[in-house]
Amino acid sequence: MIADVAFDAPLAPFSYRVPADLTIAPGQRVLAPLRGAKRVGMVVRLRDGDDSRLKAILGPADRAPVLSAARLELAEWIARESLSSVGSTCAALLPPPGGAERARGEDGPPGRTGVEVLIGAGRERRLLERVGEARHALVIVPDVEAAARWAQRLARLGPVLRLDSGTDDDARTEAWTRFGAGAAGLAVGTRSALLAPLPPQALLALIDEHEAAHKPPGAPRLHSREVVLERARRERRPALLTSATPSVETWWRATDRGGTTMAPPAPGPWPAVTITDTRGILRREPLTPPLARAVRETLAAGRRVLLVVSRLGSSLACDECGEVVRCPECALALVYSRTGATLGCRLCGTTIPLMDACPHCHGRRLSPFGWGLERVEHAVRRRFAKARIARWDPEASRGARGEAQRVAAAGAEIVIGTRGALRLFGPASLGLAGFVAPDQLLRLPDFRAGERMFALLWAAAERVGAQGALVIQSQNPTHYALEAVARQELAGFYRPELKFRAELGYPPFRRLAVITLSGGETRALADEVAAALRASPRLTVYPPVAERRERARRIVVKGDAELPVVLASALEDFRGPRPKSRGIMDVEVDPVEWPS
DNA sequence: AGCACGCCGACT
DNA sequence: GTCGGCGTGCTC
Repeated sequence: MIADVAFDAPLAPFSYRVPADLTIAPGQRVLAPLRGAKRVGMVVRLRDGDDSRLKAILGPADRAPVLSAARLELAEWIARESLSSVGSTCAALLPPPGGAERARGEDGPPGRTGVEVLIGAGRERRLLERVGEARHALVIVPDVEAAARWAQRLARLGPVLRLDSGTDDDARTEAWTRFGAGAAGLAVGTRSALLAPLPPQALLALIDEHEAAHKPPGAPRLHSREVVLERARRERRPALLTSATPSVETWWRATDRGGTTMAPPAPGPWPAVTITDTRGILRREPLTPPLARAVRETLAAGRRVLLVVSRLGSSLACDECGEVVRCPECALALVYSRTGATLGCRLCGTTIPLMDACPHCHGRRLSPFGWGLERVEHAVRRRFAKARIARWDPEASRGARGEAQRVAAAGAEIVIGTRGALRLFGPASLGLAGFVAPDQLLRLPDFRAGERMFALLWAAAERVGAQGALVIQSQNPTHYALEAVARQELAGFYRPELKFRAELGYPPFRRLAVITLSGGETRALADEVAAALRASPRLTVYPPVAERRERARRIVVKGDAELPVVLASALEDFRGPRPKSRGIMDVEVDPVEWPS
């Protein structure tokens, strides 16, 4: 008997002899010799054949298969869809080896199926009701913090197991096994719980489906949403997605296509939203008079203020008309290179010389000017000298310094922070959320820039609630994302956004992939890869663009719904065993953050 | 000559 | 992904 075993490596499975006294099954992890070492691998297939020249499997790594046949197939689908190996997919999505009892009664009888998107006020309460009715559910959350929060909320409905890495390895492995054995009806976890065994009647839930955290770096490089939807489809289970601001892809599926339903949003409490026009006036003062007044009034009322500062883009905007200088073909913000005095498109690679007048209004005040945290903090301290002011920048300071920041922020009247600072404030605890220059987000060279800005503003409005105010300073005061937030009207964002995506061929209408070549003869390799891709009539291939000062090259590809399969066949000669001296190739399908 | 480092390629 | 092999090049 031969077993094909997949290891945590970008390799196809290897074949081993199964000793006569060893009983193993596909979906079970085993220990096998690899380059002299004892390594854990996943048995993907058992077959007959001449095994006399193969090395023998050393023994089981789990007492029983961790994956049923159906879930092993799902893992293989994930690997195909993300162009990664089954081995690294399994390694990323399974608990540490050592446990696994035989799961009972999973992958059960066909049930009612369908995807439902829950939006609007009370969406999480409605989800909990549905979970309570089903009494069996796996709830997938974007991060460990959310896992802890949801474990508490779900505990009111029944015993909950945590399948995320917020608990230690042994506990996680045990929880996985116990959930499969039916010890509890409810489980919560991050994407590492996506392949957990499920009772037949369990529903699948995905919290905050629009979050980029559902697709963190590293294998299997697939958004949890896609795995949840595929699993629900295969196992004929209901899937529930929650989101304040669904991804444009999900909105489209729910409104323009069958199979996904979405009830109209229940409008909840909403703050007074003020949009102030900053064109031409924000050169040395980060707060416009309306925002400064709102800060003063909020402090006088004894309530707290959050000033949100957005990441600086490296693009130019016109200080007179507010327009961002964009690629005429791709509509991405062009990236400004000071050294070359050029503007470049991160998608099609076009480079144009820096112009001296705005292409829209011919104004002469094009600049990369923006507000960063430090500059805003400095100006606000000067202006509100008596207020207790704290800066919140979780990305810049983790660990002990982060804790000190958290304490300072908790006691502050004015918190100046990045978007993550919203989490510091409980519901209705915020009197004012002021956005200094949210359209700096529009200057990011990413077709999702508008979606990001919209999600951020909407989340802030929900957090502030009816008892507070939202002031948005903008150079694009009539942008549809801002108007949609001001009117609390989701469709006001998605309608024009979908039109834009359709016109320029962005998701959900086309799929994108980014192929990065690094090391070795990068330039020649990139040209070869691009040529191979161009041979496929189903792909739109953009010219290779230099990255990291010529140390890497990037090729962007657009394709249809079958992009992973088409890419895999076009890149056949470059994947698998190949001299590494030629450079290494990395493929990212459906990127959520544009590589910068 | 002796060794440190980095790159390459194989791994069943 | 990970490790050992071995080449280049630096130092004693």
